[in-house]
Amino acid sequence: MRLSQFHLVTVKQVPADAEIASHRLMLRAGMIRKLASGLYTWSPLGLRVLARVTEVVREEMRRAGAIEMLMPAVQPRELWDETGRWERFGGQLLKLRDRKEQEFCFGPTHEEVVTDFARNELRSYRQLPLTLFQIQTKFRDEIRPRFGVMRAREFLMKDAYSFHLDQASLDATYATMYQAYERVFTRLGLRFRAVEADTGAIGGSASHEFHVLADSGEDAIVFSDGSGYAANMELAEARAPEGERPAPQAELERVDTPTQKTIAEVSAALGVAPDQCIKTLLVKGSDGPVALCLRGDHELNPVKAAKLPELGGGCELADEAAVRAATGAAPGFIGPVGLDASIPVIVDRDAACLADFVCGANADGRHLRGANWARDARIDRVADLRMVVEGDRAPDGSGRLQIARGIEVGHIFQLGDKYAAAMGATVVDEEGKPRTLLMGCYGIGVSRIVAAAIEQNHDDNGIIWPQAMAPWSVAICVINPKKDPAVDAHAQALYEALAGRGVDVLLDDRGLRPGSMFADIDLIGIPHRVVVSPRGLEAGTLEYRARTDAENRQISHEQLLELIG
RNA sequence: CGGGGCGUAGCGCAGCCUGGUAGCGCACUACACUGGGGGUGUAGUGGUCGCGAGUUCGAAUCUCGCCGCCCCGACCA
Repeated sequence: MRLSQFHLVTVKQVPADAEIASHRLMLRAGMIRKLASGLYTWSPLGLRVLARVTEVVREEMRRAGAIEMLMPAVQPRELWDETGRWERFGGQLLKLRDRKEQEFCFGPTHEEVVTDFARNELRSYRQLPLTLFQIQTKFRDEIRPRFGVMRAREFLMKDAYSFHLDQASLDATYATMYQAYERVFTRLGLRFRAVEADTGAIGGSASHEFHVLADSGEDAIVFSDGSGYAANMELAEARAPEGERPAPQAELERVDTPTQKTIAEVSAALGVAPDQCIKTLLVKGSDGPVALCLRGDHELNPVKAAKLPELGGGCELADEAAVRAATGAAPGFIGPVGLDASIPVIVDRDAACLADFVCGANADGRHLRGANWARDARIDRVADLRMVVEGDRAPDGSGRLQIARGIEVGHIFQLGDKYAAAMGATVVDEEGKPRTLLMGCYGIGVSRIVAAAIEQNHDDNGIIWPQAMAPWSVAICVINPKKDPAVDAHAQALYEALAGRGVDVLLDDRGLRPGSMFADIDLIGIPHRVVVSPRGLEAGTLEYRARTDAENRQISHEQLLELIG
């Protein structure tokens, strides 16, 4: 490509609200332009990069045996009513009406449509297993779009769905897709980590998320330094504490804490470490309030709590009035001692190991010290309720847990029969009996990958594309071509030679001053740069610099071909 | 949705408090000089100051309403 024939518009200044590196650099490089909140135009340059990613994804899907198709972005309400998700999906579902007032949504995902396709197309187990995928624009009406295309409302996604007769087949395809995902992110040159994930709203059994590691990532991921154990924050577990709870030593004592409501305030006022305090949270249960007790230095994991039978699938804190009605005290002064028998007391595993602890007294301005389980307070259930913290023992006992930041770029699920059962998708088995399909689904945030790659690969001068994502492999910069026809001719010849060998080469023939030209080429992250100039022409060498290099090198034509081959 | 903030040229901003008919930098156009890390000069183009009402002789500026956008908290590829 001759850059003078392309449309490249770079800018020095970007809106002040572009906060993270990838958003700023994508705007500066002119890859994207915002149309409205969460909606972005991909410029010719941006699209070239996006196309690189889609090609890698497509190739690896094919290698994994998946077959490409394309479903409508706009989907009828009736399908979503069949699975109950028209209501349950929530505000992220963009609902539309046509001229006949019929209701549709703009697809945020395609389980309903693909399951409908499957129940119409698939008759016999002999058609299984089958994996279908598409690469398509999705829309999710995010509460707060931010960081450019990292969290846009409209985004490009690869979604794949597999269909099976039995669990063994689903397991096999799931494993194949897991490997395909590893190949995709490896080929794209990203540092990533696969973690076990909660199955969340979509439901199902097994699930893994793939995270690109970056400090600006919105997700916390947890992994063991002693084994392959890795999970996202919602799911991560620490090894259960071992050993017996110490016997009570202290007398139960009421103390005044007139204004101290938080663990930090209470522990400072009483001179007691936070890990010797009990934090009590009152949440809404299916039959009235439920008390959850954690060690003061730990945080509640609402996803774990929501799985408690007492909570009925959700985890919502009781409001202040409900807390007062149930305990007689304001939030900040409540505790497990002397709670009404109707309130289940569910205690985190670590909190259950404490003796002689501090907790709220269920009276405003009062706490208790020297409190003990069994002697003073009842435990109805011990459960894992907390977020892990760095340094916790890994659940497999292999080592200590570490926490890193990640950007979720892929997510795979075993859906089981959730959708197939709801929508009546069956095939006949070997005995001619109808069997409900089992399904898996597998998503990759294609447009998000572009942003994530920049988060991981940039410097003060701009983007540093991994080879597989670069819009061009090599840029030829021509110094002052109008002054010296020989330089111009040499650059043209080099361009033809490289292009003829199938190298994706960009010739910067815009005639800019060198400074502006180099700044642009660095900004848009081309991996290799060759400068053609009067100097080099005289010396008979080419001036080469990789985007990651600090210095130029004088090399021969043959050496160049080797470097960029 | 709750809390905070911002809408003035394509982008980044000043002007608003104290009302008098809009300015700076970048970008863009033309010409000249210049030519190895975002050059210099000269001359230009470009704005219903988010929208609508109100107050006033007069509103970017004051008042009210609406809209949009952004930041901080609960969801997800």
